[in-house]
Amino acid sequence: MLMLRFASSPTGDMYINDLRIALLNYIVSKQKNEDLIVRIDDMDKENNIEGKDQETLDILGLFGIEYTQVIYQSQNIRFYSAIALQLLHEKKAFSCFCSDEWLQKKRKEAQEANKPYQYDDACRNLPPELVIDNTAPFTVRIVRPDKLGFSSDTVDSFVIMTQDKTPTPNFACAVDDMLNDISMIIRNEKYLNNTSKQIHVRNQLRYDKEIEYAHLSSIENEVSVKQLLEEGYLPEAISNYLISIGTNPPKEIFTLDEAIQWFNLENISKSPAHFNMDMLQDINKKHLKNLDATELSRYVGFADAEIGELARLYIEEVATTKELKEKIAPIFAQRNISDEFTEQTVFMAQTIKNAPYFEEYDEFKNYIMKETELKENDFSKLFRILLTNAEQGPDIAEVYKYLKNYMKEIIK
RNA sequence: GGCCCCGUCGUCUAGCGGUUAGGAUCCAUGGUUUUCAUCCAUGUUACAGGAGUUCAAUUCUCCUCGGGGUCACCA
Repeated sequence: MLMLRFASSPTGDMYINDLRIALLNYIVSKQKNEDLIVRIDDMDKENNIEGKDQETLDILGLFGIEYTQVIYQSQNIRFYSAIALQLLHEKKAFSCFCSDEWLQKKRKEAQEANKPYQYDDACRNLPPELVIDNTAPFTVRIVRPDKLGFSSDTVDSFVIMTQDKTPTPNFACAVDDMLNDISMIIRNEKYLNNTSKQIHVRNQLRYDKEIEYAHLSSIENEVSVKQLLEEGYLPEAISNYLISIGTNPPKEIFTLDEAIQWFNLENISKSPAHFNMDMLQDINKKHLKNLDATELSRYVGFADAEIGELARLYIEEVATTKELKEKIAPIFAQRNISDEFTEQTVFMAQTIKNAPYFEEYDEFKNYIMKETELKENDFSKLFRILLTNAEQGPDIAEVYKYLKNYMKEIIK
């Protein structure tokens, strides 16, 4: 069974670049009708953060990204060791005793000479007796490609097993992609240079199945997914925005399922994009409008379709669920009316309390205006303050429609 | 510095030899609205620069400039 994979290291929050990669992998997996697996690159024990793996999986779930299994690299160590050993046996890898200081010096020299650094193969042909007698810590390096072979310019004899005998990320990744029968890899452009190294590893293992690669340029000024979620952006809006970047969608607002219908990885722009909050806000607002009333009400802390309809009126003024919540909350909160209006509002509140129930706003308005002897403009202004606890807002007649049943409880 | 990717409004993009260079978003103005907002209308803003090929270049080629990535026992 061929499949696609999304790799994530549990060393920090998930950023929108990662999410975009996950989304596109998911879309392509659906289009190709292949499975998507999630791989947790947790070999770097120093930097792993407890719980980040689960956080990543939760986010994928929240965004509707389905996967068939989760693989932890830390549970595959025996494969990496066995394969490294095999390469050693076949003389396709060698032990390297070069000290860290010495390598760093070499690297620095290369940098100062404005040359790309490559390992000089100092340990490649050590006599066996020197190897066996050497008690110094060593790494395992794979033998570089032949001079005539492909990418011999860019691929040196790089480390595949570190001194503490854990695989390097490049090596582990190459092995995993082979073992999992990965057909296509969609990843960030920053891994582009690793590709030839990973292919080299597989070549040395006589794995000649070709894996298709697609590298995406990064989004600049990126933010964490968690942060966007906390600010009140809808998952469907975030994915809508991320899928739009670098492409020309047939319509502005769409769902993940719709994107699967038309998305074409080949049309995606290769130039780096800038994260644009304005655009996300606009998309979020439009998705907010598509929510049904009960869902909407949940986002503002209720579970009531009528409150949902009320909230819908306020979407015009906000971009996120957080802002929406901030608009709705005062309506049900303690009134705090400025002195300038106190006297009039107290009287109006009194009048409303004693008024009969009116289905229609106009009838209600006429009744109260008559009782209080207020002009229309003054009435509207005062009633708005009284009912919504704000001086500005949506059409008060519309607000009345959804609040008339709660009105006498709200206005105390 | 070597290598790789890229260059159209501020941003995301359409364009694939002849266009008044289009759309979206943002911004500005006007209209609707008892208010803010919405909505509608209108408007400002772009082919990085220079050579070449061609009757004709945003489009093809080269150079320059600019942006991004990479050059670890990191991910």
